[in-house]
Amino acid sequence: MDVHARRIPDATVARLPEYLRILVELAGQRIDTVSSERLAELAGVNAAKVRKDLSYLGTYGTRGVGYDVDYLLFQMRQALGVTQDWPVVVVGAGNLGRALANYAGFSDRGFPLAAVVDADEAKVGTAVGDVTVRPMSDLAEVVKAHQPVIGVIATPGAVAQLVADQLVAAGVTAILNFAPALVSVPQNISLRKVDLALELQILSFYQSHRDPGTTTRGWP
Amino acid sequence: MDVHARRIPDATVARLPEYLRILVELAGQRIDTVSSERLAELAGVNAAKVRKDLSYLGTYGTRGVGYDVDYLLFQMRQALGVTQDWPVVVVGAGNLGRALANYAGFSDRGFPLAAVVDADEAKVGTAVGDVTVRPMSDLAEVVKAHQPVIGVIATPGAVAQLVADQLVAAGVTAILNFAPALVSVPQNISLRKVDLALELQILSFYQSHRDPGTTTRGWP
DNA sequence: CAGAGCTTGTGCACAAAGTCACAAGGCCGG
DNA sequence: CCGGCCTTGTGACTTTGTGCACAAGCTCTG
Repeated sequence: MDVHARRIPDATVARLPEYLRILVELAGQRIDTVSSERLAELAGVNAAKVRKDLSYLGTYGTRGVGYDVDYLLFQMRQALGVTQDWPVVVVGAGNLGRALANYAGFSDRGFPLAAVVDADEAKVGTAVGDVTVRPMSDLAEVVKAHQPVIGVIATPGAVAQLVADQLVAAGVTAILNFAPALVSVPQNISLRKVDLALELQILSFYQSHRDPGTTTRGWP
Repeated sequence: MDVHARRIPDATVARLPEYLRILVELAGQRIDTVSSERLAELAGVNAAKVRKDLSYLGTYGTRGVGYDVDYLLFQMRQALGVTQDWPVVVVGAGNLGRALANYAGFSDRGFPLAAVVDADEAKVGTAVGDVTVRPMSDLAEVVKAHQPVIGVIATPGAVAQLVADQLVAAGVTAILNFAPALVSVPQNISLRKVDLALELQILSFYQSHRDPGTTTRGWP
């Protein structure tokens, strides 16, 4: 396989996990071949886009036939780097942190929970699903034991930057931030942000601007 | 300026809530004026982009001075349609659903919890934070009582489409889907998707591809 | 009241992403 | 084993988003 793969566009990267999810589903249904058209339908995108996206991974399709589900699945996992599990450390044992820790969707898809840590002494020692909340001081140790680890920030926004710094110091190189705050990290650390209220506000925007005549908002 | 406001680009819409969050913070600190430069720094983007984004809302800045925080805050809320609260109905009282229902970040930012419903008889009647889980059959009633409502899908992927259909039938016009599945809704319904595992996979990709020399992952 | 000093608002050029349309090429039936 | 049928892979083009650079315009000082 050509190792020097073209750089994959960000927009494509963001879609790959979706394709992966669909391929897993198809494989589970014992479907062994899929066309870009079908894949596009399942992913809710354009067929040409699917083909272009997949072509960044290499030439894995067969003209006139489609893509071999198992083979594509393998290549996709390879590309995404999810051939092995990535343990996750959740920082913050509040409502969100506990939910994320319990959320089966993580471990099911290759992201087992390594630990939950919290700065609040009162929370340390309490149970969260299968694990017990550990003190922040255990962070470095946990990270070392499971490297490579993904850090998940589930704290109030005010301490998000502090937590991020501690994660980086502990050796975490990928961080998913759920706190509503901007955090900055060194260049070589991967960082993504998910802000739940922000998503609702985006919905609110489109709802308020959708076809002013039919809005349910402000009924007489 | 022109009342029939130009259509606001999607990329800009996605950034507005972030500006809103920052403006709220600034207002809380009794800061009454902010420059595009400062705002850009706080939002982690380019200053020119901030000015262009804000200019879509109208001409609210003062050259040589900057933007009046309170006034911009008001206009921003207006633009986003968050001048009033948007009640939220969470469907699914599993781990994720319960967490979202308890998550203070929603109600704090104008999205109070109207109800939690679940199809599982065993969960109906149990407490989730301040509310009690209600049966799916109450959905239409809840929606009618709080219109307009945002529906949040926090169920397994397998039933996401079914739930979406029920939400639409009950009169919900905006849906936030946390289930790992594609759901389709009529044109006039706003829909957004958040897939937590998907975010981790994106991180995994960038981690696997970041500067091969420094990867902690064991790549040959 | 003029001029210096900022900061906005925007035209323009460029980059990224998305779409279309079609040639290339594998598969199968006759 | 050849010709028709399919579906991929991709070049060309369109649309959307980004960033620079600078004129416009407000404020304050002398």
